[in-house]
Amino acid sequence: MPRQLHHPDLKDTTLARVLSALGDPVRLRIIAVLADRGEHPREDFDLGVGPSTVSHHMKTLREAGLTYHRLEGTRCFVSLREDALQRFPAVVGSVLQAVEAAEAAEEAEEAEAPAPAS
Amino acid sequence: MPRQLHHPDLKDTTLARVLSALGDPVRLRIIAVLADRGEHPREDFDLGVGPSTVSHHMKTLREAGLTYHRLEGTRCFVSLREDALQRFPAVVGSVLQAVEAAEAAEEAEEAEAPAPAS
DNA sequence: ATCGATGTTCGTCGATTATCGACGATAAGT
DNA sequence: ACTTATCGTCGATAATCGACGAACATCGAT
Repeated sequence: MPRQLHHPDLKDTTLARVLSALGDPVRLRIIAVLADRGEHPREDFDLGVGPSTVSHHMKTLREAGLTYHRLEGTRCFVSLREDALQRFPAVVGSVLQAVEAAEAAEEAEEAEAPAPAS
Repeated sequence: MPRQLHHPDLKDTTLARVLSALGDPVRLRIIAVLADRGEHPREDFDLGVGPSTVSHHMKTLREAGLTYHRLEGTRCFVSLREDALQRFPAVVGSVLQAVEAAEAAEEAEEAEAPAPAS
């Protein structure tokens, strides 16, 4: 693991890139966890994909300017970049709100229709 | 040209799909024009790509549930789906706001630094 | 110095995406 | 009926993306 990870200058980010980074279910879940629980250890995300794939998604979010990755020993702690939330006012915020609403709706749906294909 | 174009039920849309559809510069421009000027004839978008490519992007937006396409004779009029704005509250709205802000900033930049490679 | 844990990078594979050119379908005007 | 205008669709191609496994780098502990 390199001793530092690259974090782009926010001036180099574009709206299209941010939205593209957010346009994936796995990355939306990462963002949702971060919004809900704040800084989070890298190994504690329960995504259904392999380690290198997680790295790929983490890099995508980081290079879009959305997350900050702090290395501490062999571990990595991820958090939302607060300055990114201000870069495109309300965009990330409204997405987070929509994610939470969607997840709540999903749970309600599962409670109604017991065990959908599981 | 088919006499009707397919518009998905909004219940079949996902947040990831919407964001993915918005995560492209060409499509963002389309959305910005629609937000600014309302229903717009298909042939009046000045995107720098070929006709079939425009079709592709239009289809992407339509299938994401973001736009409504009304056929009238040989022409096609595109507009934002108002119900989509309510599907994920504030998401599309904040994106539109960010697009306008970004375009305004671009113009200001060009005025400051005269003729950037043009 | 060696080992194990953690996480990134690289190479690869299949699927998707963006682009174009060519063709087909529909409608309006002559 | 013929012509033109407007689009959508199909086929092809190059690029990109998501996923995985293998290899590498760093840290902490033995």
